[in-house]
Amino acid sequence: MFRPVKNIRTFEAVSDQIREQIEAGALRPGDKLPSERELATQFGVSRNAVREALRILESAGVLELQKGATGGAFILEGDGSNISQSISDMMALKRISLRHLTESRVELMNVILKLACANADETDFALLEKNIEKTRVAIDNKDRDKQLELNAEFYSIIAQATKNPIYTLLVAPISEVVRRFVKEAGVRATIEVVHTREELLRLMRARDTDRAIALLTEYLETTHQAILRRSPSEAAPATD
Amino acid sequence: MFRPVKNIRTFEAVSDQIREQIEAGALRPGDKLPSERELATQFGVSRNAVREALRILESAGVLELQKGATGGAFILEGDGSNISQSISDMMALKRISLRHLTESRVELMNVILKLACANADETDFALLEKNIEKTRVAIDNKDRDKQLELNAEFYSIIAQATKNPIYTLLVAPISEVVRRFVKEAGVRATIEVVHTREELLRLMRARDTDRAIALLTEYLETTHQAILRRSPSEAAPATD
DNA sequence: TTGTCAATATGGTAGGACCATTATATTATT
DNA sequence: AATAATATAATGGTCCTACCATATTGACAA
Repeated sequence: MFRPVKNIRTFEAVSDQIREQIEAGALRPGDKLPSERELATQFGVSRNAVREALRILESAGVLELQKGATGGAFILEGDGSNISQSISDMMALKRISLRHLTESRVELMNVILKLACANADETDFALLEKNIEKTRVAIDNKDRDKQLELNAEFYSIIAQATKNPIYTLLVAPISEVVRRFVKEAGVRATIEVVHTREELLRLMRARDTDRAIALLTEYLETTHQAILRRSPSEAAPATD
Repeated sequence: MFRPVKNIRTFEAVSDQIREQIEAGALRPGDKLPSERELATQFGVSRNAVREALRILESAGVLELQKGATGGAFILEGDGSNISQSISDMMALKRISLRHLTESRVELMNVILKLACANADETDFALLEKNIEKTRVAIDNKDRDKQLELNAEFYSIIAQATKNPIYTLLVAPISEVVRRFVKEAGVRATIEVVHTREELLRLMRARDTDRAIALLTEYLETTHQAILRRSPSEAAPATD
C-alpha cells in the first residue's frame, strides 16, 4: 500500500498556507497581507505563483485586492456570495430544467419561511416593507431590471430572517437562475405581486406559518406557469 | 445619470466569456478548451491573464486542468463538491457555525427524504443496499476513510433518488464539510449506523415518510452532539 | 512483437519590464 | 499661511520570454 506521490502545485501551497493562517486565527478580517512582491520573496516563489494563489482566495471571497499605494490584499468578512456563484455555475453545468428549479424552490422556501416565521424580528419586517415599497415604485416605472433585483432581494431578506446564513447562500443562486428564466421569457410583473407580498408579510407578522407557506407556494407555482406559457421551449426536459 | 465606468480586469473578461459559453450550452461537460497559448492569442491577451481566468474557473469546480501532451482545460460535470471549500472558508471566518450547518442539514434532508420516499425506485434502493453493505465491511475493517466516503455517498444516493439534480448539488458540499468535522473530532462509527440505515431503507421502501424523517432527524442530531462532545472548541458561538 | 528513446505539446514556474491607480510628500501659487 | 498643482513612490494588473515537468505519440532498435 503506497501513498500517492504528492503533486502539490506552488500556488496551491501558497494559498493553503494563507488559508491555514486564517483558520488558525492569525489572519482576521480587515488584516492586510504583505504586497505581492514581498510575499513572493517570503515564500521563495515567483510573483506569478503568488498572484494565482491570491486570485483563488479572491474568487473564494476570502480576501479583496485593492490597487494603489496603500493597496494590497485585505481579509474579508466573507458574505458567501461566492458560494452562490459556485452553485450558479453548477446549475449551468447541470442544465437545470425549470420544473426542477421550481420544485426545489418551493420546497426550500417552505423550510425557510417556516424558520423565518419563527425567528424574524421587527428589523426583518421593516426590511421587507421597504423592499415591497421599492418594488411598487419599480413596477410603476416599468423598470424591469430593478424589479428583478428587488425580487431576488425579497427572498434574500426572508432567508436572512431565519438567522441561519446558509439559507441566504442557497436562495441567492436559485433567485439568480429564476431571474434568468423570467428575463428570457419576458414575463412582466403586475401590481398583484405587491399585494401578494404584503399579504405574506402580514401572515409572517402574525406568525401564521401554515397560511404563509400556502400563499407562497401558490404564488411560486403561478410564476412557474407564467414562465411556461411565455417560453414553451423551456418546458423541454433537461439532460438528466 | 451616468453609467459607471467599467473597470473590468482582463482575466475577468476572459473567465466571464467562458462562463457565458457554459451558460449558453456551447461548452458542455467533457469539452476541452484550446490550450492556454491558443486562448491567449484568440482573446488577444497575455497567457498570464488566461491562466488567472482558468485558475478561477478551476477553483470554482467548473473545469479541470491536465498536464501533458493531450492535456488542457476540460469542463467538469459539476458535482458541487468544490463548494465545500467555500463553506469551510466561511466557517473559518466565523460566519457559519456548526450549529448552522447541522440545522440546515436536518431541514434539507427532511425535504430530500420526503421526495426520495415518493420518487425512489428499485435502482435507488439497490444502491443504498450496496452502500450499506460496503459500510458494514468498512466498519469491520476499521477503515475510517472509506467509511466517511461511504457516508457521504449514502446521502448522495438519497438525494439522487429525488430525481432532481439540484438536491444532489446541495447535499454534496454539506456532507463534505461534515465529513471533515467528523474526521477532526475523531468520532468513530459503530455498527449501529448500519442498523439505523437498514431501518431507514426499510421505511423508505414502505414509503413511510414520517417515520423515515423522524429516524433520520434523530440520527443527525446524535451525530451533531457526538461532534460537539469530541471537539468542544467548535461549540463556540459564531459572531452572528 | 516488444521495449526503448526521442520528439512534441501542454500546463507550471520564474523573472523582468512596464502600465494604471492611489496615496503621500513636495513644490508652486495665490 | 492656505491652497492648489505637481512629483514621487508603492501597489496591483498586464505582458513577454524563457525554461521546467509531465504525459502522449511515434520512430526505432532489439
